Amino acid sequence: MHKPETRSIPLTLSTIKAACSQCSLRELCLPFGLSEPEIEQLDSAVGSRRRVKRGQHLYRAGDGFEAIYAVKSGFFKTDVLLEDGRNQVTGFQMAGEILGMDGISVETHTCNSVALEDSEVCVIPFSQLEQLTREIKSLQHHFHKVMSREIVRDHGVMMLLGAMRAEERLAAFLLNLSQRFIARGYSASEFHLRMTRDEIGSYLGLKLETVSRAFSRFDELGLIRVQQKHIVILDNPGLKKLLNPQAC
Amino acid sequence: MHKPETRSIPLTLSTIKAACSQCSLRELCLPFGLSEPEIEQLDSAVGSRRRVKRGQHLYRAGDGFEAIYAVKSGFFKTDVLLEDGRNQVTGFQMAGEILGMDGISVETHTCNSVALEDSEVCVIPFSQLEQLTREIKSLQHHFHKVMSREIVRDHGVMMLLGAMRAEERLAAFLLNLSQRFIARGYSASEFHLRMTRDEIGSYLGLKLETVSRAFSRFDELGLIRVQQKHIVILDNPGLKKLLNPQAC
DNA sequence: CTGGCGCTTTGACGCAGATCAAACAGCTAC
DNA sequence: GTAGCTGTTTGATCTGCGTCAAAGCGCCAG
Repeated sequence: MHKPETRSIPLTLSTIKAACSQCSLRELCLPFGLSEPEIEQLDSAVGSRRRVKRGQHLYRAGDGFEAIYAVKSGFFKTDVLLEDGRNQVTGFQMAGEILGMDGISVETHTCNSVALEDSEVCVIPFSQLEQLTREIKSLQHHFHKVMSREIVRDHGVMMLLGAMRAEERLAAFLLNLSQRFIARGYSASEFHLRMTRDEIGSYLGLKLETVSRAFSRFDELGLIRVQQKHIVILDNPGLKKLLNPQAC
Repeated sequence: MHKPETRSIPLTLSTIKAACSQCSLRELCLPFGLSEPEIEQLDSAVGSRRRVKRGQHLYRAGDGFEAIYAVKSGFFKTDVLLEDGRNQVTGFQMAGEILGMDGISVETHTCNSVALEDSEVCVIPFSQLEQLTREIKSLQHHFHKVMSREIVRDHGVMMLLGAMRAEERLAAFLLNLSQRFIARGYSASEFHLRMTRDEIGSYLGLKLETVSRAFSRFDELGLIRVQQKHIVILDNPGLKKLLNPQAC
């Protein structure tokens, strides 16, 4: 447990109203597939917003679990720690994605969630969400899908870590980011990495030098253009070919 | 899609009755924490049992999703495949554990589930489970915990794959198996591996030879005794020390 | 009993990625 | 501006695990 590092925005009529029904992310986030009246109900469960500054924790391993969070804006990473200090980044979350589901199992968070840029989340108190999913069938089903999607995503990461080589991992990582930017209406081919080489390395089971070398190699091959955190994808099919040599 | 390889046991009064309320696994499985009347209701949702012979699939990637499964007896592995044939074992499941939650997200299974010995599962049609979890609050909450536990477990596997060395991975694997056998009333220190070195290797992101060498090394160190698939754990604290050198 | 097959063990060698090290780029504070 | 810090790049070298190969074990079929 620790004291929150950020203030909650007071629950006013306007902040409630500004929740799901007006949200540009509703096609990506929890309201997906709900009818207007159902979204209004969901709005009432979304208690408040919370701003998290770059570098601050949204929650830490060991914190009591009370709510899940929808990323409203910004960028997060989640990681787990070993006693000896080694850590493993388990994911990067962007707008519309849900954070905190690790906490449901033992009513305590088991990983850390850190903002990689100034961010804002919608706080969804879990007991209220459960109440609502008992009443709204489509919300229930969608929430189950969100949890299941997280499991499927984790399997993909296991595949990366267990069966792919360094450059394949980085190619898969870039293509995945690109896909997620497309879904949010951003450029698929040009973006700014919010995380360091070390964080990418931790996520991909590689050392930061290996990540850096792989970026440089992709640049030499003309697949991408790298300047520090600025990435331009020049040859999307080429990256896919790296991932799966026989097909394509 | 493929045609089922196993017959369902017909739904008779006795098979229904024999479901959750009489089941020796109810303290590990979905009925955990439910009252007797609630368990009776759950019984009615558990449609049937299904036997799966060693080597047969419970489901395959691409199969339509209709139900989740509780392992009644036996042992399973789940794996995901890459187009080029590489595969990644994502988990091993034993009695009382739930299989198939990967299928919820896109209504299609995304991994394969194969019996490693002659096994039996309880088939829990998912729409009926959702219906029931809308009615029974404690079942709803417990089901959410089961899904969340799977996410937490996956994070642990990422930690294994991304941040630990070969012998640490194998030590963690053995300790995890041992823990799960304890919970089922079996010996914690002596057991029979149901999976091959290759399957262990795939799960741990290692080649089968590396797994074999690590087993031999543990044997030499007096930590365990290995004879093919028969394992005796001689020095549990020693294995833990391998995992976390500074502590202990 | 015997042959064959799947799985495991062990050895010799090679390489992808880790480690160590140094220079460099970009940002913030003053 | 410039000092200092954090993060990145690149080179040289090392090593843990992979690869290749061969022998051994245990089980089943005939």
